[in-house]
Amino acid sequence: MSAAAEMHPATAASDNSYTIGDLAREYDVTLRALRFYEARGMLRPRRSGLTRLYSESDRKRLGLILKGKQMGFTLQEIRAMLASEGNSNQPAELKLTKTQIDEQLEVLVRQRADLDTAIAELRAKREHL
Amino acid sequence: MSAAAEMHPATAASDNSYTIGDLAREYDVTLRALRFYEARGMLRPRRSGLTRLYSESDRKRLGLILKGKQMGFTLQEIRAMLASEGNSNQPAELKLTKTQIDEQLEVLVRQRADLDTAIAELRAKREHL
DNA sequence: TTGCTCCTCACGTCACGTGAGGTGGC
DNA sequence: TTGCTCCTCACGTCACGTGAGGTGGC
Repeated sequence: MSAAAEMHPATAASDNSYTIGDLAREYDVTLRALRFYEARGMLRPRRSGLTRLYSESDRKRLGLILKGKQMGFTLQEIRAMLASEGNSNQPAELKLTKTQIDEQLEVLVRQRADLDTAIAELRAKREHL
Repeated sequence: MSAAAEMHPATAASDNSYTIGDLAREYDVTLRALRFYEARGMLRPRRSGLTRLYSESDRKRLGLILKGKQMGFTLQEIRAMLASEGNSNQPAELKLTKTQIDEQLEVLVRQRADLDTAIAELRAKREHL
């Protein structure tokens, strides 16, 4: 790598790598969360000294992690879904079994029913005023 | 109180008081949860020695606590709603302001939208198999 | 020198879960 | 004596939040 390719880590958005702040802004998560996912073994950005540098594939992994969270899976489960992918390659999708999908659907549908009940109750209380 | 009024704490379901196990079964919560609510100052059962004895009013308070939880309020918030009631009397309802109701409704409606998205996504993944 | 972004501990939060070890009355 | 229900610590869990104290390059 030539001297001309050198980058300033904290402002490295010009090549195909991202700072922790870049990803935090793009996905609206905290720096703490990103470091936490790394401590949980879900992300492995390379380092420039102490500063983390995320590749495009790291960025996509983060997208998958957040998708998994949105579907209500725990970080442990998401970690497994990422690992059971091609292995050591960049996964393009979360790998979940039919059973996982169906069980999670049951959980979420139940939660929605509970939410509906709660919303109805609160609306009734609002009328009651 | 006469000797004939003596009760066996662990099986005291015969008068108007309940053991912790009675309430746990009725409301499907753990003993740990009931003790936790007490530690947080939300319930104050009297004692027969070390054993807790819950009155009818304690039982109703518990019902309100669980209603509050179901509507998504934190224990701190619920505690305040119970306290802002008649004060030192048994509350019949959770006392929430219009603002509290409206803000909580916004939170819950948002959560339901997120759940709907997640459910749709999981169903799409199920088709995709 | 000031500002901004980054870093590593490390304790705190929320609502309990989960043993460990012990008591009291049929 | 065995079973059941109750008790009090006290550490663990989940997904981070929140300082404290410090570094590095415009």
